[in-house]
Amino acid sequence: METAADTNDFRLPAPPASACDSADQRSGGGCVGGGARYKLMSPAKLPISRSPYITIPPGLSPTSFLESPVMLSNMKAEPSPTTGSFIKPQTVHGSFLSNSYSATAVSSDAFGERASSFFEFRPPSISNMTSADMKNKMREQSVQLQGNSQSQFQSFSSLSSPKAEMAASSNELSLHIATSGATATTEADDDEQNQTGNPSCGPQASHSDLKGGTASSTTSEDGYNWRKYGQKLVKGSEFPRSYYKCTHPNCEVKKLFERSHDGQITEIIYKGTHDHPKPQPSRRYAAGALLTVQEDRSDKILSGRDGKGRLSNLIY
DNA sequence: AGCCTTTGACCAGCG
DNA sequence: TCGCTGGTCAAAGGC
Repeated sequence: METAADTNDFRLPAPPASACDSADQRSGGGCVGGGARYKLMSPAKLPISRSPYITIPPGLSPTSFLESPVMLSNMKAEPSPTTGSFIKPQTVHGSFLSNSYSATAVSSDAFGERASSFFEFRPPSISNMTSADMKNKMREQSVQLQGNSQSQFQSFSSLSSPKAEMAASSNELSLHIATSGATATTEADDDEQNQTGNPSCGPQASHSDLKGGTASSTTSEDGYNWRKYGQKLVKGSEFPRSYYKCTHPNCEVKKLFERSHDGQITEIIYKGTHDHPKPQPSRRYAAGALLTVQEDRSDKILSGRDGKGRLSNLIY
C-alpha cells in the first residue's frame, strides 16, 4: 500500500558530504533505492491528505508554505540558546511548490532572502542525472553555500537524488540539510505549542550533533522524547542512518536521520504525527531539554502545515 | 531503577 | 527465485 502516503514522512536530505557519490563505496547500490516505505501511521492519524506528494490544504497556498515556519525556520531562527539554534539567520528557505515539492535552489528569491541555502523538494520529474551526478551537484551547491558564509544551510537539491525521488513518491518530505559546525537548528517561530500531531524533528542525534559544531545544544528535538531503536548504514548514504521512535505510549511516530561524521545532520525523515502533547521538558538529559525547546519550534514549523511532519533543527 | 544507546541478527519488500 | 537493501527487534551495557 502506499501507505506511505498515509504516513507523513518528512525527509530532509542533505548533501553535505557526499551523498551518493560514495554510495559506491558503501554498499554499492544506488542511493536508497528501496525508497522508504513507511506504513506506520494510520490514515486516521494523518491530518493531512495523503497524496503522493505533499498536498496543500485548500486554504493554503504554496506561498503559505513558504512562509510557514518550516520554511522560515531558518529565517527566524536566531542564534540563541533558547532557540537552540546558533545558526545564522540566514539559513535556508524552503519552498514548497505545489504538490510536487519542487524547489530549486532558493537563494533569495522567492521566499525570502535568506539565501544561502537551498531547499528543494524535488519533484519526481527530476531524474535526468544519475544519482551520482546529482549528488555531486548537491555537494557543490552545499559547498558553495557554506563557503558563502553560512554555517549551516540546507540544500535541497533539485537534482534530486534517487532518494529524493523516492521520497517524493512516497510522500516523504525530504530536506537536505547541511549543517556545518553549527548544526542546524532552525527554529521557526515559536510559539505554538504543540500541535499534537506533528512529527517532531530534532532527533536526539542532535545531542551528538553538538560535536559538529559549536552549538552544543543544537539538537533538535521537537519537544518529544525519542528512543533510538536502530542504526544502519544505508547504501546511498555515506553516513549511518539512525532510527528513532517516539517514546510516548501510543505514539508511533518515528524518525530517521543521517548524520555525517562531522556530526552534521544530512537527512531527516519523519514518519507519522504525534497525537499527543509534548512531554515536559524535564527529562534526564539536560541536553534533551534544550532540544526540546528547539523542538518546539520545529513543531511549530511543521505544525504550520498540518502537522504532518516537522523538521527540526534542520534547516529547511 | 529506569531509560536510552549500541550492535548484531532477523524479517520483509523489491528488482 | 535469489540477492540486496532497508527497517525493526532484541540483548547487553551505560548513564
